[in-house]
Amino acid sequence: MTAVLVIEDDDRIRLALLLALEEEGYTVRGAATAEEGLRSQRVEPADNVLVDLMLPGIDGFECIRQLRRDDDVPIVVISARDDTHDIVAALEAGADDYVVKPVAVKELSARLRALRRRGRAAVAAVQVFGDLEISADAGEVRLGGQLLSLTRTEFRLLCELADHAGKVLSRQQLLQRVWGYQTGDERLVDVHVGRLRQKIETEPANPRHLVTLRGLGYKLQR
Amino acid sequence: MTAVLVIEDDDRIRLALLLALEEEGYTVRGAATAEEGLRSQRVEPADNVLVDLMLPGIDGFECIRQLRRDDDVPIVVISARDDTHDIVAALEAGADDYVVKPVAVKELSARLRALRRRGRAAVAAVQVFGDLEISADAGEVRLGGQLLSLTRTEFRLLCELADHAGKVLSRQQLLQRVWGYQTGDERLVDVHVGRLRQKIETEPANPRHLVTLRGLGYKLQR
DNA sequence: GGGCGTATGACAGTTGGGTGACAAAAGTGT
DNA sequence: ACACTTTTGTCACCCAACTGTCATACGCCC
Repeated sequence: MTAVLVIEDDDRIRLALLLALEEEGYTVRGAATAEEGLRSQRVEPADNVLVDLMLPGIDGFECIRQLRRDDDVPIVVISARDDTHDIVAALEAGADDYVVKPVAVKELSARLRALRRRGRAAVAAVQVFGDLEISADAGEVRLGGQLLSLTRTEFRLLCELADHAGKVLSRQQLLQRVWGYQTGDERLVDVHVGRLRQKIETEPANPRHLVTLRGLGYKLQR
Repeated sequence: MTAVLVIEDDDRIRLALLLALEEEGYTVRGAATAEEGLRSQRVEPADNVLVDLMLPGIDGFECIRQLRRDDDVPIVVISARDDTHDIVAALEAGADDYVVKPVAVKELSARLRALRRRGRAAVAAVQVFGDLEISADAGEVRLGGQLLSLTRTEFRLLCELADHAGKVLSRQQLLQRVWGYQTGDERLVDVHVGRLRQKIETEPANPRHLVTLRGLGYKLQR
């Protein structure tokens, strides 16, 4: 069962949303202010949070920031008008998606589903690949619980690959994203991948996570 | 003949893209600003539009919105880094797909084709042909859930066929699209189709997916 | 059955990628 | 500023995997 928290000050809209979401099969709870919403989320975290941007007291942006500080819950913004500035700012504050009022519940529901499916995994605090754990924020990587010491380049490379878990990244793409080179010797990537493998693979000769796709590039998989 | 409009402010990138697309058989036109691009599209609409997100003056998002207002043309976003926010925002603004720089022209071309065929529906990550699953992003192909290991050529060949599911492709066309050869020995295609069949068909002798049309070419079917 | 188009196995040349060595560069502490 | 350590990028070499060609075998269609 999926729980949704709706933070919205307008009673009518909040109630309408809660009823509609309940109808869709969600467990719902509501909050009329950011403070109330944050408290609610701290006490009993929901799986999705909907936040109106225009709130009395602590506003929506700050609310998003605080929610995001504690938690990786998917946040969907409800915005009054579709003002690009507001939306960009909200996404920058850490929101994952937004809908514009008046809210079509079917659409909202679809987005919640999509968000949950897509998951915030890509930007989650700790990414897990079997016995490999990467916590980008803390700058730590563990293999079977054992803390590894990676160089900066290795770490960036790993993060880049982890951010695209399961997708192939070409040497070209890695050169650009990790090194910022527009052009350069692709063999550089090979060497660093090799070094990274020595550290993150229990058996570097046949890697289980950081795999090569001949002619395509590299991929990090679970 | 398919016309593509590229709206990108960086001269080098724009020119490179235009040349590459021309090479692929598209009619191309370029624009360095959103204004110029919008005007061009109004005067002489292209069949696909590529838009960079970072543009001087009117930015990419606004440009997409305005393009979408007048027209149903498929829009592909070119984004510098793959920042989830940017991409979500671009898709919200009305883009249909996106590619991340540095752009692999083959990939781009495939997406354009796919977009045109599917007509503005998002490009599926995984294509399914009965018990055969192709995930281009992950560089993975599965037969009955079992992961196959294809060579680069086999993979490209398969993708090319999959992008034209159900349509016959002549050896000539395949030579050109997969190998980039303007001319060459068509037997080469046979050999690789054969090798591919050994891997993707449960019964290579009478193929169910990758079928030969005597005198015409090959076809991948569901 | 004959002829043409297609499948396939073998082979040699080529390519792509892993790796260790090394020098330059960056970082660190005194 | 200096000496020392760590990290980074380049290079050369090697091997496994892949590619393209060819010869031969097969099978469809008239």
